[in-house]
Amino acid sequence: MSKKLTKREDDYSKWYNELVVKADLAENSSVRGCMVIKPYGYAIWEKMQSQLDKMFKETGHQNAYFPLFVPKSLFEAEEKNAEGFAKECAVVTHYRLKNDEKNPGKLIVDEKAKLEEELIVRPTSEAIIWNTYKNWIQSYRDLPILINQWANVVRWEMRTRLFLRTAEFLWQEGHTAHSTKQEAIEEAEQMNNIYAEFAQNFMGIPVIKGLKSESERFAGAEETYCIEALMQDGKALQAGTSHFLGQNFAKAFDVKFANKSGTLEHVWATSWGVSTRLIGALIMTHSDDNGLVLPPNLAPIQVVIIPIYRSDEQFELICSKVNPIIDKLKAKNISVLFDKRDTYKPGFKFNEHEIKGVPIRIAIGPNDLENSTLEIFRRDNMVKETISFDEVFDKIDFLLEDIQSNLFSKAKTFTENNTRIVNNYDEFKSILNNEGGFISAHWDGTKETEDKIKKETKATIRCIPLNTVKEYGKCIYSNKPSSQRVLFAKAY
RNA sequence: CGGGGUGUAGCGUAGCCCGGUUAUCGCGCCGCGUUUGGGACGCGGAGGUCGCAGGUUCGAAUCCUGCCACCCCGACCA
Repeated sequence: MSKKLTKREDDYSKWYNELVVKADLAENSSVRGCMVIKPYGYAIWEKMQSQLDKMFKETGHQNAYFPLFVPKSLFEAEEKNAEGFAKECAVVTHYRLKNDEKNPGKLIVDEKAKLEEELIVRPTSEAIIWNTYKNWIQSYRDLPILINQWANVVRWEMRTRLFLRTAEFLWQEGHTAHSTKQEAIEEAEQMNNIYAEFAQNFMGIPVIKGLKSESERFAGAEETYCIEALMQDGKALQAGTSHFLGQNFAKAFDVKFANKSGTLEHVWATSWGVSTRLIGALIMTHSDDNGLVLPPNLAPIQVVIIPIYRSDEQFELICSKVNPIIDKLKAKNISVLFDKRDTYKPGFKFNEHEIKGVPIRIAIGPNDLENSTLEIFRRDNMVKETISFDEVFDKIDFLLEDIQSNLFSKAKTFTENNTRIVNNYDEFKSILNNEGGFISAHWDGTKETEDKIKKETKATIRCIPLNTVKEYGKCIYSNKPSSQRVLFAKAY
């Protein structure tokens, strides 16, 4: 990995600060790694939500909401799932505080208010949802159930990392129930495809669709589909997952339906989710030395207009020119901010909106008033030009599309240039240490080999890519036969 | 939980080794004036339990002990 790339990793935190800050909790609190999402960051999340929501609904899903608390007995029902999450759970044991008589003004836990059964703060909702589905499903006529929920979850990670691995995070989780295995598998694949489409078309983040190896698979899943993206520092980031859960949860929660011939069968399940981590991916994919770079489709502000003036008369004149533009842009559903704060100078505003990644900036001042022109600037490549007034709408339409596709193709080229085909272990190690990125290599398919490579190099199998040609070869580590190349990388 | 490091104003820091006036500087903040086509400038001002507790000392940000928090590296993980 080059020095420049390593350095960029530190820079991310600088760009994060526009969107999110580390939660400032009480000093002695052992809660770590929670984040406060600032309004600007949340606005991006809302844009993501509305687009994903639309895509979910177009494929027949509905939203619902399930409890934050999962009774321990429900949580432990699906053994693999419980085991996978057991070590990172927040647990509620009491429901009341009382005044501390020895310490006036302080509160202590009232030991009399101990819960009969502990409640787990959901790290994921399979358990509570399948416990509910049990009562909703009797007949094949009740299927499929296609439900999504927008929620927060808590995973008490030993080490957190702003945006990528916070203790609490926002996400959506879809949970579906089907009458056949085939239908469930198709659902899991469909949702992974939706995630890929969303990441690429809306976030401008190129992703590789694939399957997780057994050891990276979701706890309780039969198969985990995923999208993997490559960040600018050469590390991979899991951007979304979709799981085929088989009948594991149906069996654990005894969810059966009567099929057309009256026989009882366990239902088939999927679950799928993406989280606020995607905003981290957005930042680490597009940001440059000047700050955030947001794709127009997700930018809370797509166009910012900055007036430059010396007198009130000039300002009035600019307003009269600019207001019709704003009205027309709004009518076209383009979000525009007329930054008329008189407490900051234009230069300051230029920089501020660059750091925030606003895709298009328009500046208009005395010179422009004389010539019927304005200056238009695109954030992705920092190019500005002066255009005549009547060109502005065509230009904005063009730029919004061009910036969106340019960001994607830039990131795509980067991913391609940093995906290397490797045929021996020495080269594998050298590329990992020097260049980073994805490494496409043969693997014998065993957990042992995967573990050893991970231990020796810190690289993991990010995914077994779908849609690639089968190619026979020899495992770079064990020399045993392999039927397909898989993608390795160091990951977040 | 193991290994390393840090804690001084909202943020970033100097001072600590070698104890000694009123704790340094920059950013930011407030006021006034001049400015406004790339992060303005001048003058004035506000803001500090030096992480916490104890100890040594005439005297502690500085030395000692304990504790706490945070950061980095491992195990864990979307």
